[in-house]
Amino acid sequence: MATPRKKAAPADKGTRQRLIEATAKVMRDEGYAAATSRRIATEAGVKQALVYYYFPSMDDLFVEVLRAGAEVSLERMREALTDDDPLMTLWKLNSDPRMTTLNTEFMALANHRKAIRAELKSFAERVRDIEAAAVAVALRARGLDLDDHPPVAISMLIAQIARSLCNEEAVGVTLGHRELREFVERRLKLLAMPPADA
Amino acid sequence: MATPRKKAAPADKGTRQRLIEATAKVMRDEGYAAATSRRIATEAGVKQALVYYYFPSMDDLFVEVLRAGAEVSLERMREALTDDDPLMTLWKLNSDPRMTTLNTEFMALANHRKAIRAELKSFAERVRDIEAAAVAVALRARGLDLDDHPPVAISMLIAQIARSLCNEEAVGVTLGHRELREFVERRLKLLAMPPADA
DNA sequence: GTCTATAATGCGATAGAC
DNA sequence: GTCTATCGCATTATAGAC
Repeated sequence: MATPRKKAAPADKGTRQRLIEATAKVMRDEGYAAATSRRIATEAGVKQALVYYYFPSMDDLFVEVLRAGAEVSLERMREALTDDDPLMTLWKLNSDPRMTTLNTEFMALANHRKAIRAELKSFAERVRDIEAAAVAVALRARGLDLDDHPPVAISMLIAQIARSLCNEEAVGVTLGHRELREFVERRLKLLAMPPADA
Repeated sequence: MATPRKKAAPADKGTRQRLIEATAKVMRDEGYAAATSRRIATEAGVKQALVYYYFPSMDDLFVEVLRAGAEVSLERMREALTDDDPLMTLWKLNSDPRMTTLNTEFMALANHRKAIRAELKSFAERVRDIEAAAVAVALRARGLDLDDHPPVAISMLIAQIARSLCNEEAVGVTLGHRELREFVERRLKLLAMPPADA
């Protein structure tokens, strides 16, 4: 009685949405090269030709997958970074391994496909703006000189290190991870305290 | 008169070596999905079936490409990190964009292929050991407490940030790069100076 | 909106001649 | 060591029925 939809096929979601999610799943599990129209259609429980009813080409589908993931990430960032310890939140958010593998696939794709490169760039820059703004607030609150500590640099430092650790973990590399995590977290805790120097 | 080889086909290199280089080129230019036996054979100036004379399967070929690149990188590291400013050298070496795209391809591949994951892990850990050792020497020379500054953490910090910047640049993202580069380089210069705190 | 069927191409891998 | 030829299957994309 809650959803005024038509008749709810496999999970009440529209076919288009299911195709996007199926693509993300296949890319995550087997890589972008395995994300073929047939493989995706099977995953979504429809026939191959239907993919081309919803998306003009496979590349268009990939872009939609990226866009959908980006919106979710951006929303998660926006609400999390307004809390009382934005630096630690930034670190934790970027340490979330859920989007790691998919991100790597899109980085690889972006190196070779113009449409995906453009979409990824736009996404990355929107994220960076949000993160840098939150870091600026945090640094100012601690009385730090923003010329010595450019917020965008600090936010990149935190976010990129967190992501690097996730990327490595995803392929089984963990040497030095404990040391680096502890080092960063020690620094972040120092920064969260009253004033001082840093 | 210098090379006691047979007769020098397209560039005097052995066919096997040419296949490895052709594979690297195709992966760099068009991504791992484009690195098919036919595409590679054409690039190397031989016929498709010959690829299977030298390599049992495409995956074996990919592993050899990774291995070859790894040896070159390792050698470059070993000789560079013995100089007088290892921290800055580490930063500069990892800022070299030459291997960036290929690295991204192998990261993506490693997420889905066991043989490549194992090879990449072994390579990453050998690099890390070399880099951490060099950083340990540098930090000790500056009189820093290695418990507060674990060499492996510092070396990862420097190397991973440099690589992140390259990865982003490769897809056209440059927002905040200048600020972060300057921030890191300022820090590295401070560390290269006499004693002090940090 | 979803299907069947198909065109045109490309793939990994093998067999076997030279 | 390099080739030609081929098997069996997957691919993107389109045409057209329902």
